[in-house]
Amino acid sequence: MALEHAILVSLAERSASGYELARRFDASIGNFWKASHQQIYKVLGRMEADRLVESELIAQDGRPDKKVYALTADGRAELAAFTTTPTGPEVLRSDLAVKLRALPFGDRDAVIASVRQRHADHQAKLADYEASRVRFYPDPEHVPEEQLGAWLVLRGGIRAEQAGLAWCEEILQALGVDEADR
Amino acid sequence: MALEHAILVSLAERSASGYELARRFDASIGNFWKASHQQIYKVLGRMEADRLVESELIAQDGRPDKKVYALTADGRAELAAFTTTPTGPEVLRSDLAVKLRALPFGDRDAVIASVRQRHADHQAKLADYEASRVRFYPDPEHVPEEQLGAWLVLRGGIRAEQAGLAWCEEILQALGVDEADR
DNA sequence: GCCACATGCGCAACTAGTTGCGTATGCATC
DNA sequence: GATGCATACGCAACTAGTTGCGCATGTGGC
Repeated sequence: MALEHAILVSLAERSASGYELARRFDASIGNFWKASHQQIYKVLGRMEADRLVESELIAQDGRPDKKVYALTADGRAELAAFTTTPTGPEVLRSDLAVKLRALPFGDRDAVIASVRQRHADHQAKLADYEASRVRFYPDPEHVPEEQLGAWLVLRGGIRAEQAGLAWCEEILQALGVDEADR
Repeated sequence: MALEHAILVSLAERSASGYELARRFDASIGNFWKASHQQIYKVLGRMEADRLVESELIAQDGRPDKKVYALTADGRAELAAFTTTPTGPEVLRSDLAVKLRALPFGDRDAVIASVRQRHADHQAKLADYEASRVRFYPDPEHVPEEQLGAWLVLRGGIRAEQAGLAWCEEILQALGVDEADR
């Protein structure tokens, strides 16, 4: 299960509570792996039973207690082992593509609306990524070794969003949507 | 469930048996929605119970009988309705990104091997798409209206593969893999 | 005083998808 | 004659992920 490994990576970078992990999955880690908080708590519980992580209960004042999870030696070993496993081909699931293919059998204007929405999503995400790039990597020519992986992931995100954006524009053009309306 | 809609689209284009659908999901439809034959049979069963599709048993000689599924009026209505539903943001799941992010905690050479594999996957897929493009759309400037959706999906696939390929090349370069070894 | 929101945890019930297996026929290859 | 592959269907058991709900506290706004 790869959610497990995404959590291991996140905790390797910094120990955190389930709640904090859930927020990271809404933000940085979530850029390449989505997970709901329920799923995260469930998996954390199993991972603790498997001794990949261990938790410490931290009392806070003015806030509920929290359980901070940290990697164990087994967890670090599992993460290292994961990097050596072969990576299968990417699993694609594009509901927008299903809708496009359904064009001859459906509502053209509604599909256009979906494409416009996706176009806006890509723009927002791209702006988000660009902000991260400026903030965390002021000198892209000399990214420190320990940040290289994260930097490359960000670059991949930017490339994917740019490709998605260009695709949306091609679709709108092909469907005869006026440039001014885009 | 979107697999249901992917099947509806496929059957709208042409009636087919479960086995034939499974092969389409290994090829054209599978370019944007993966499904195993077990999953397809399961969903087809439910769709028939829901009267979205109906089946006819066809005897063949030299081969097992087959059950050919066709859309019902309800199925066509459901497909049309699907195109009018709002499309949520894309759900990303990149295990390669997880591995990249795990670089400081794992095996660099093994990660490079995964990137190389992905690079080859993208090249193969791209070659595949280019072949489809040449074969089915000899005149890209004038794609017939009824093929427009399928054409745009193919264009999206090509764009995604190109972006993935460029990303792999950037990664290999950043990780100091010799150009000659790529 | 009430409502919304953030922090923090989680269960229960469900749907979706994977993995492994089983059944049967016919054709081609070694 | 055995082995493997293509055609054709599916069940059973499992894992992964979603949806909906519940509980508790404190802060800030109207």
